[in-house]
Amino acid sequence: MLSSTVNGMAKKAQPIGQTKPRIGRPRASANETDQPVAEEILAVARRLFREKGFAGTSTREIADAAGLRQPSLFHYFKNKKEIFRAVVTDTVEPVITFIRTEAERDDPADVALYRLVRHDTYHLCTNENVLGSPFQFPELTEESHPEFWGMRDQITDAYRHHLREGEKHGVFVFNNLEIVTQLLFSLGESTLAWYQKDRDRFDPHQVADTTADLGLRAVLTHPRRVSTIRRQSGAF
Amino acid sequence: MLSSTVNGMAKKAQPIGQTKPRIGRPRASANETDQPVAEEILAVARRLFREKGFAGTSTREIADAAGLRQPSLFHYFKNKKEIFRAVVTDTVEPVITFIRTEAERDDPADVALYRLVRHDTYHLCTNENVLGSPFQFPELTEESHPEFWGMRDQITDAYRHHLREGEKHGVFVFNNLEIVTQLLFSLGESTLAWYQKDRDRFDPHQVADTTADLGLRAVLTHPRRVSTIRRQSGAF
DNA sequence: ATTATCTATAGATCTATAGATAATGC
DNA sequence: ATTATCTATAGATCTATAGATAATGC
Repeated sequence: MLSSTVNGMAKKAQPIGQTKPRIGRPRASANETDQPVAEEILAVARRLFREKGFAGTSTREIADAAGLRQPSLFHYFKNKKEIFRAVVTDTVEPVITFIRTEAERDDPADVALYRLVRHDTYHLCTNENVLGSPFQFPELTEESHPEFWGMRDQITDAYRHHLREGEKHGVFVFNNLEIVTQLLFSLGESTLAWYQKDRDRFDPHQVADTTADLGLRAVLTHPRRVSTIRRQSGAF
Repeated sequence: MLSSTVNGMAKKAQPIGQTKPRIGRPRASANETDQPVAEEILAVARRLFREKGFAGTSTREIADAAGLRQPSLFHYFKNKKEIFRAVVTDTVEPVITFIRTEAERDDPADVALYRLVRHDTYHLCTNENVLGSPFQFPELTEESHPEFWGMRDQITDAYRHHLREGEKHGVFVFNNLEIVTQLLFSLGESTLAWYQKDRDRFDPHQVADTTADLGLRAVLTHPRRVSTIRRQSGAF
């Protein structure tokens, strides 16, 4: 099992302002960050994978960006694929956590769906940890990354659940549960695609609100209820 | 300028049933198709790029799949990037053509939008020529492929135009024209992502109809009008 | 003569391993 | 002794060029 915090070792408390003595051979070009090295590697790898894809990013580029020589990566990760796996895991986990927390609120279906779309969209717009849509990565298949697709299915399940509940109580109306589940799920994810390009043109809060509004209106029996639902959903 | 039909040379009419004599050195492994070679190369390249990305597909793989030796590709295309460019161009062109044709119908905004979403979705679901979402390809940037992004902007413009017209006449209502334009455009495109995985679970006609329904409901002032609009939109 | 292919290969990567080395820790 | 790094490099690609060759066309 892969944990998202790579460095599991107990860290001694670090007196503030004091430069910690680093054991091991010093780096050739010493541009260190405070972050644990494995996390720094993941951060730069994530950015590079997002910008150039998995196959399009070389281990040398990752190492350079992290201030290491290329072979030093393999001290922290068995191979390039394991770097990718760790990056991918970090990406979905927060959404799963959100869904777990939400379950305890026991909101009515419409409010729950609004909150889910809004959170999902906002998270994708703002979180530095986001890799991108899985469809940007042909190497991210069900066979190679079952744990990722499993988590993703949990998210889909949440959408499907709220839609089904809402329909049962007559607040939602739609054609085909499966297709609508996929469409609403994709709606948030699709934001990623265009939002990245014009980060500064839009406020992420407004993008998230507008997306949730639009998603809800699309399935509500009485679309004008959307403003009430928005109010009931509370702040971010 | 790159034309989508690569082989522009005049072809002599070919008597049916007669095997045309092929000039040039015969292939090592002779698994020829009737298709012009350049088009065959594009067809297999498109499939491979979709499945494995640009950087993840080698020219050897393309050549193998087309029944040629690797260096023979460069008889038809200057380099790997030009193969990609041709594939990409073939992908958007049909949608542009559709939009041009639609302009002549002069439909009211709601019908026009319905037809656009429905066609876009159906096209993406069924057309073998589809490469995938541009966001699957980090190498497809505005700098490297301005002609592609130009065509894509024309599609966005069509969405924006219908939405603005509809709002002016009071049939549509929404928060923010720009965001909604992007969302509806992405809606059709997002279909691609999940539809590919379960091709057999869904009928593309139903996917296209359901997507157009949902998209329209999301912006209609009176969502129940959607069934009328669907009727007015005619058959596929 | 022209064309479509081939074989051979240069030169540039790219991933991962082996083993040395320069720190701290005890 | 342990750790984090380094250098050197093997071995496997991968793209594209050079130049030969096996067909048809005239």
